[in-house]
Amino acid sequence: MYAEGHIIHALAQAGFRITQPRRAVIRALLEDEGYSNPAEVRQRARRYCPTVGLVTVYRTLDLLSEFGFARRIHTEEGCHSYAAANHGHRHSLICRRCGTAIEFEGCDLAAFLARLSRQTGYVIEDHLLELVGLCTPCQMGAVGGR
Amino acid sequence: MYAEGHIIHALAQAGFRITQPRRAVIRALLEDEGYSNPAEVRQRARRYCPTVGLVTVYRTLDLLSEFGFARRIHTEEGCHSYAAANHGHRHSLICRRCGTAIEFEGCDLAAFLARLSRQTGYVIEDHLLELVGLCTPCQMGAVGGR
DNA sequence: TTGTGTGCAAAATCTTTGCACTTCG
DNA sequence: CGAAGTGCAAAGATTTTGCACACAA
Repeated sequence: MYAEGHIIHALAQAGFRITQPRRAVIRALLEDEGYSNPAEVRQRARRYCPTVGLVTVYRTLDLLSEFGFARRIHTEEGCHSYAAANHGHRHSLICRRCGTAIEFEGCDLAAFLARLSRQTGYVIEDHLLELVGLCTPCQMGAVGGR
Repeated sequence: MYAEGHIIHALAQAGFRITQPRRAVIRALLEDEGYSNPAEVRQRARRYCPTVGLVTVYRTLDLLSEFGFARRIHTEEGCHSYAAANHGHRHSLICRRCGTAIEFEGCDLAAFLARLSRQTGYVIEDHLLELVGLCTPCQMGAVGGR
């Protein structure tokens, strides 16, 4: 997971201002174990910047996505949930019960993609891989969830 | 790809009525080489049933998804595009230029998923895999696209 | 000081719901 | 004939935009 300082620094380097609302959204995202939609991010962000508006949350999440600090999570419910991103990896393993979203590395697809490319003639440039299951606590029958 | 007759039969078996609007949506979906959002599906469906409403398209696409005859495509633009589904496989290879969406089989993830499951403790129940690239014609520089 | 960033309110989309009418079986 | 299905219009929900003001740098 990227540290808050690292993110702040990267944004500043690129000429973006480090404002209270942006800080608040970044913190809200980093402290989130799972994934959240903009409204949920805003609610958490308000602990750090009580006046932050939804619009700013949308804009900031967009910005963070462009930098690779946030990743969009695609669920049955929609395409506008976000989770904090790890260094360069974009694959998520999501618990369908509690919503915890972890990332994993090395998706092992290279050989498969090469073969598929040969078979189809497509040049494969990108992939979206999301796994859904149950995390250990939820397998034990913990109560709650999304 | 499922044939129109097969889909009709399956719906009828399950007690759903075979109406003109439903037929029209099914045809629109089947003749679609790529993927389409509800508005686009409706436009094509109107060739077969000029009065079909957007609402019915939404409802029918939902229904077809439940039966596995349509699959939802997750794009940057949204989560409500659909493509016709092949027998049981849910993985898409999408051309980012012309939008052609083909399905592929055997996603080869079993070994990888087993290892990941061992490492993380998650029971992995489902996965979403979408590949994006360029199809052969579009590599040649064909004009157009989404 | 200056122009990027913000929040509000409004607009634009997109999706779902309520309801009387239609139509399949 | 009767219930499932439809289309319209309206409601809801979500996301984007316009604009005057605030505040990092």
